[in-house]
Amino acid sequence: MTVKMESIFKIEALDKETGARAGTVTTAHGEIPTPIFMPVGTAGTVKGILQSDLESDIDAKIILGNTYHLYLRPGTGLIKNAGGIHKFISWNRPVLTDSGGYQVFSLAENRKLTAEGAHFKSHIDGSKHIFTPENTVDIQRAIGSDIMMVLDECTPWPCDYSYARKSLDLTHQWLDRAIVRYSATEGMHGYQQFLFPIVQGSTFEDLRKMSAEKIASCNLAGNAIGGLSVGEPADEMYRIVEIVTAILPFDKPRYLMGVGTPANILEAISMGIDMFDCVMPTRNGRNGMLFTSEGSINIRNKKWSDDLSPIDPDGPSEVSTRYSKAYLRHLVMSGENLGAQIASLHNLAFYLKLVREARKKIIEGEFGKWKTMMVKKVSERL
RNA sequence: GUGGAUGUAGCUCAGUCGGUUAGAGCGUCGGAUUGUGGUUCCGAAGGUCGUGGGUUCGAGACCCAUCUUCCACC
Repeated sequence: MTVKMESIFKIEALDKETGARAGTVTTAHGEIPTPIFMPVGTAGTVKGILQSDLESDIDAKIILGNTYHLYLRPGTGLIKNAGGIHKFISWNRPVLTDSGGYQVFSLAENRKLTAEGAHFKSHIDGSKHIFTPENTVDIQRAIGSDIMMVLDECTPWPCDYSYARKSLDLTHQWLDRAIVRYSATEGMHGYQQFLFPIVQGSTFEDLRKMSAEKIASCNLAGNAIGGLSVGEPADEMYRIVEIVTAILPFDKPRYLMGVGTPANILEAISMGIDMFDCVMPTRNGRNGMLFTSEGSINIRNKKWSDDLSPIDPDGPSEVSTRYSKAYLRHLVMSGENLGAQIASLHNLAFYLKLVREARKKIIEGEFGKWKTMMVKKVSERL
């Protein structure tokens, strides 16, 4: 299945020693400079963060929403009636929605896959539902995300070859059906939406190549790599990313789903990945893990109890220099909501600053050296 | 003074008819977390069972004494 698709991506700079690129993705709700990190806002909220802070302090250029969660609660109808997700949550910048493919994987006990789609039970009330390639496009049309994802199966790791092969066939069949529905419909809130397909194939080189070629042939506006960062060693992930990026179209944005640590992101940028999302800055932040310019810290450790120095002197966020480690530790240890909020704000700002700097270094032609230095720094454990 | 109650981990408390290496929650300490079912999960440290005797094969538990704290009554 191939569609005619105008380009939404412009490459502005290439790093000579690596495959890193700096570009711009254009959507109805604004331009996204790449490489970019997209904060995860599963249920129409980046947990603990005001939209105003996402805009001004963190300067997030695009956030994620999740079809699975939004469909179950508050329900597709309400979001449609509100005029789409942007109006509903008061966020005027781009939104990408995941299709629910990952939930099909993470809610494995409650699901059954058939050729038709993914049958699952709601984690909220146990009610039965089915996601199909078609209805997940319809739901995302109603939600009004700028970038929609196709329904896929994210295989677990480890995964035996025969299962991965079978799963990949299903994912590819679903892809064709999603494109048919996508081509037959249009944005219902007065602007254009784009659909990204997803490369699968577990950690098998031939399956990944096959999948990447299939995805490339679809000629959609951008392409994603899924099924990674599910427990495999980082080297395995990098190996697969290199295999896949060699095949995916050069002139379209590449989105590595669910990745990752700051070091993962820097390495993947050097392999030509443009877009990332991950729960790590928010989830780990809520649990007291801070990413700083000097390395990561567990703010709950006693050694920070009397440390009145700033959370991160490098100050990616306003909160990073305003509040001390000792105060943040006190808040986190006390279970205060503000602790989770400050940690999430800081971590997200750290991630966004990291990709902004990466972009700057790519444009300045100094990415390679900088990346090596930064990977070392951010991998430190303080 | 008399009577009653109480004493077990840092805190609040379980601990059956006397029976294996005395437990829990909270707290403390450490770890995990990768397209969010996460205020989550995992692990560790921490005890002379107030003290001293006694009974018993065996006592946190039963008996005696003593101390602590609390209550009631003189």
